[in-house]
This record gives sequence, C-alpha cells and structure tokens, in this order.
Amino acid sequence: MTAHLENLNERQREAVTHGVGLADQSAAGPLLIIAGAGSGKTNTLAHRVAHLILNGADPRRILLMTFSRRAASEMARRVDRICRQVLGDKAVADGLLWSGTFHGIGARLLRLYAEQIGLAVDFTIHDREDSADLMNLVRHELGFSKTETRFPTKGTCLAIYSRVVNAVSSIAEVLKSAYPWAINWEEELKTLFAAYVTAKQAQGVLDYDDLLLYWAQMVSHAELADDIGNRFDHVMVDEYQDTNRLQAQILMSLKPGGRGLTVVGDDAQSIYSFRAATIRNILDFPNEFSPRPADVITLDRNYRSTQPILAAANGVIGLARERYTKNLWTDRASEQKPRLVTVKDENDQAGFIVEEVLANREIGMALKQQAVLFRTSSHSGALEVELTRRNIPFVKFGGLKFLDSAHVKDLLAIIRFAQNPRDRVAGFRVLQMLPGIGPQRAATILDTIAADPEPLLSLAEIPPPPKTGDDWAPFVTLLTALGRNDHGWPGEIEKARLWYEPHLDRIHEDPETRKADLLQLEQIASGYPSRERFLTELTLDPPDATSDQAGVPLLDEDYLILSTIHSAKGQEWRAVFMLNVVDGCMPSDLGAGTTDELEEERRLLYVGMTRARDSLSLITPQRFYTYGQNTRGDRHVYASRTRFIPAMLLQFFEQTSWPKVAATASGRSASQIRIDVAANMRGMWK
DNA sequence: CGGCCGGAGTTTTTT
DNA sequence: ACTCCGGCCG
Repeated sequence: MTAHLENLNERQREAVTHGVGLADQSAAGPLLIIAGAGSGKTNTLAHRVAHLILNGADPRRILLMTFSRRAASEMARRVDRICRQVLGDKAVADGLLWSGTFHGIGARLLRLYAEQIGLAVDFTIHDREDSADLMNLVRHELGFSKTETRFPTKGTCLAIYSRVVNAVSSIAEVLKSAYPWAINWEEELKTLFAAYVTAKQAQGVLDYDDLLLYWAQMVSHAELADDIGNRFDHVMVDEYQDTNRLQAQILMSLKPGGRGLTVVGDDAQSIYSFRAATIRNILDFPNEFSPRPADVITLDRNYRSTQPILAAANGVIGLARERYTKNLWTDRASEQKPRLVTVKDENDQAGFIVEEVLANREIGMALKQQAVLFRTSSHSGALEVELTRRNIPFVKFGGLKFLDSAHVKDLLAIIRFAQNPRDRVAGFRVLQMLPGIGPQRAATILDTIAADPEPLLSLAEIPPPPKTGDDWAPFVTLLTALGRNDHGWPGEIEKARLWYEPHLDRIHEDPETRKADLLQLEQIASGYPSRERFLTELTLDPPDATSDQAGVPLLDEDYLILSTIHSAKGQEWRAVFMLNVVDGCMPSDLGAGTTDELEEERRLLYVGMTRARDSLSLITPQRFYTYGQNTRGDRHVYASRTRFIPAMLLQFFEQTSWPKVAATASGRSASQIRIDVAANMRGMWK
C-alpha cells in the first residue's frame, strides 16, 4: 500500500502524505508546498492525489486546479498510472471529474448554479477579442469615440476593466499605478464599464473575468459557499504564484478554515503579473489561517538540470531584489557549462540553432527533446523562415492562435449566434459578412429580431436589404435551420461552412489555405459532444500551437518546439536555446519601466533557463532588428548582453561565438575561389 | 455601404 | 514601422 511512495525523496513524501489518514480529519490543515523548478512538483502533486484516493478519498470530490488544461490532463494521466500500479487494473482516476483551470471550473459551476444566481443557463463566453468588440460598441454608443482629446482604445479600456476586476481594486488605483496617462478619464471609464456590464447581462454573455467574478460573488454568500465548498473534500491549486487576488478570494471562501486545501507554487517563477497575478498570494498563504497557520514544505532538490546549468540559474535569480526560496541543488554532475553564444545578427542566430539542432539529432536527441524559447512571439520570425527553408518541422506555442484568424472567427460567430441569438458581437459579425450590410443595417436587424422570443426564426420576416440581393435567402434558410436545430451537432457546422465558403472567397485573400483551416475547425468540432461544450471549451482552452504545415502534426512525427517563455512554463527539454538574450528583448524594452516589472523579467529569464536538462545555450545577437519607436530611421540596433547576466556571473558560462572564426583556416577566402560555372552548366546535360 | 486617407498611439506575455 | 480608428467621399 505504500510502494508508490518509495521513489519519492523524504520531502516529497512528507508533502504527499501530509494530513492523510489522520484519525481526526479536522486536524488535516492547509498545506503550502514551495516547489522549486524541476523539483518534481507535478509528480509530487500527482502522488498526493493518488495517495488520497488510495486512502479512501472519493476522486469525484477532489477539486484540482491547474494552469492549463494540458497540465490538468497530464496530472490525471499520472494519477491514474500510480493508482493502477497499486490497485492493478482498476481505473480510478476516471472519477477525477473536477480538474481544470480556474476559468474552466468557474464556467462549470456557474452553469450548475445559474438558476440560483439569476444567470441564463445558456450563457456564452466571450474571448478577449469579442470582449473588446463589445467594449467598443458601448464606447461608441456613449460617444466616447468623439472626445476632444483621445479616449483610451477598446483594448486599453478592457485591460483597465480586467485589472480592476482581477486585482479586486478600484479604477482610481489601477489608473494611478498602471495607466497614469488616462487618469483624467476616471468618471467616463466608470460610466463605460457600467454600460459594458449591462450590455453583457442583456445579451447573456460572460467574459473571462466574469467567470471568476460571478464565482466569487456566488461564494461570498455563506450558504452557497457552504454548498459548493462541501462538494469537495480536497482542493488543490497548482502554480499558486500566478493566481490573482480574485482567485485567492474564491479559494478562501470555498475553504474558509483551509481544511483539505493544498496549494503549490514557486515565487521565483511568478511571471504573470500582467494578468494581475500577485506573489502576495503565495507569500501570505500560511497566515491566512488561524489560530494555526498552514504547514509549509519546501522542495529544493532539482532532478532536472545538470549542476552547471543550475549554478548559472541560481546566479541569475540570486541577484533578484527580493526572494524567498532557497537555492536549488542537484547531484547531476556535468562538465558542460551553459553557453553564452555571440552571433552577428538574427540570421546567424537562426543558422546557429539549425546547425546545433541537427547535430544534436545526429547524436540521438529527437527534435521533440529540443526547444527554442523567446520572450516575444515575433522574435522567432527569422528562425521560422530558416527552419522552413531547411525542411525542419516545428510547432510553435504562444503568440497568434489558430482561433485569432478572421475566417475562423467568422465561422465560429455563426455557431455562437445560433447558440445565443442575443449575443450582439456574434450577430454583428455574422450579418456583416453579407454584401450590402454594414454596421448600421446590422444593428437595425439585430434590434428588430431581438424583440422576438425566437430571434433566428423571425429573420424570415425581415425584408431583404436592397443591396444584399440573392445572398439573403440562403442566409435566412441557414439561420432558421440552426434556430430550429434541424441539422444537429456536429452536422450544423458543416452546413455553416458550406454557406460561408462563397463569402470567404469574396471577403478574404488566399481563400484556399483558409478553407483548409475551416475543415480543420470542423474536424475539431466533431470531437465535442455538443455545440455548447464545443464553444465553451474552445474559448477557455484554445488549441495553442501553430505549425509550419497546415494541420496538426501527427503524434508520431518528430518536430522542434518553438515557444514563448510563458507557454514553456512547467515543461522541460534536453536541449534549450534562448533567443535574443540581450537588453531590449530580455528585459523587454517596454516592460522595463518599474522595478517590479524588471524583477519579473529577471524571473522570466530564470524560468527559461531552468527548462533545460542537459544543454543550455543563450544566444546574444550583436545586432537586431527593432521596430521604430524613438529610433526613427535606424532599423537595426546594436545590442548588448542582458543586464541580468552581469560580469560577475560570466564565470558560470562558456562564452563562444558563431560561426567559428576558423573559417579562414583553410588558407583562402571566398574571393580567391575560382570555379567554372559554365562548364558545370554544360555538364548538367551530358 | 465600402473604400481610401490621414492621424494617432503603440508595447509583450494569456485564461 | 505598423496597425487601428474614424472621417470623408463616391
């Protein structure tokens, strides 16, 4: 019964067994696990869940909140494996029903309790862009688009709103700390946000922030909090350093005494403050409870990286202004220090990586075991071109998503409008796909049908807009069918696609590649049991990779990983390359304003470095391309090594440059080479 | 309604 | 340098 504990170290075992099997369960207080990078955090958490189940806990009553759904399914897989090892073939972890992200769990609970909190059960969820569109609509209606001096853009308005909500703060505070240039708009913003909230409610839509906000409101009511809290015997939260105040509030309402509550995280890896995450959550956690504070267990043995890599990473984080966790240690010895590679420019940077990646593969390291990390999605541009040219398959995580492309959003808007005809953003988008219909006419039509209890069916009674012509009838036929549920799921997405394709030809460039995307979307859709599930899960958990080829690479195919550092969180590779480790990229020029921002950039470098198992290369191009701002005209900038690796840390690195200067060793330069091209040409045909 | 032009603001990471 | 937004005109 304890065989599964044998592979753990003492600290991990302590974390896994904490509070389990006590005669008096009420003594099982809250637990904070500070888990350094590569310390077996996921493994420990998985063992804890498995251990609880093996000791009689009901998996259906365990709430497990991770940062992404990828992390959640990985966790479930491991829990299942551990349980099977002990119990034989009995599948146990299937019962792990409540695992997902904060937002995903929030959406589920809200549907469950919708009636009790006065929410439409069939609410749809707006992603960032939809929310911005709605904000813009409201901004227009209130006349803020025509102010004397410029009013903040829709994106900025939404960002301010979002921060106020997630940080449980006030408009005044947020403006003062993060948007000082907009400080005079406080009153208008208040009006705008009020109207934005009203609009969302009238249309039965929630945005990302609402999933947390409504949840928090729901559990601020004592009886509902009890009811929801009592559904779960154990609540576990991973990556706690990247949660915000609102999330902490939810957690504390759910388990006020902290019983059965476990949170895991590492303050040195907090990199989401732009999303209002606060490090205070994890630091203050122990003292949230009285009279007895939470127990704290620290995992500081690193199983991932070699000693030289860890020494360098420790050096970097050692210069942080504040830190709370201890240095990591390992017994994985190696002679190879991480490399600091100087190259001329971004092209050489790409050339270096291609050469190294291929060399690694020669010695048996699959492409998948290697990753290229960067601060900003656009930094990998030159590399992507080079990889494509050299026929090296890759998959990129982070940055622009499949779902962000206009044609995919178009098709989704049709489905969303069918699901929720009150959703004005979706309706607006759908109607404007037709020729002869712009914002004005779309608004009128939406107003007219909104008065009808069956808006989609009432479309048939609208007189065809004069310039829409023959396109009107098929449109009405489609939406009426969708409104009556004629085609069922997933059949209706095909009908929608067939209707849309001719319009796509008219609206967008290169329709062929776009059509391939739509087929792929249809493929994805068929994997979901219902329209509602499809829409909800796609919004909360979009497919996060893009690749150089159309379509998702087959699972057995080998490909190189390209990822933003943010998307690399929690992962590891044998070889890691980091692009543009120069001031201006790391730290990002624009994120280097305040000390706090700067400190977060430092942690970002640390997170990137600690992803590496065996080999780590930080690349510093001497010259890199930059987009305008103050450097007008001069498009290239001479860069210097990141300030996070000052001279005193150079001892931890091997400094090299590429290409090797040995190029002239053969004794002749390119200018001395003579070849007879003409003879070669003739030779081609002999 | 849709296309074109001029001006202004711009970040970068994601649920 | 680039994109987005809003205004103007056909």
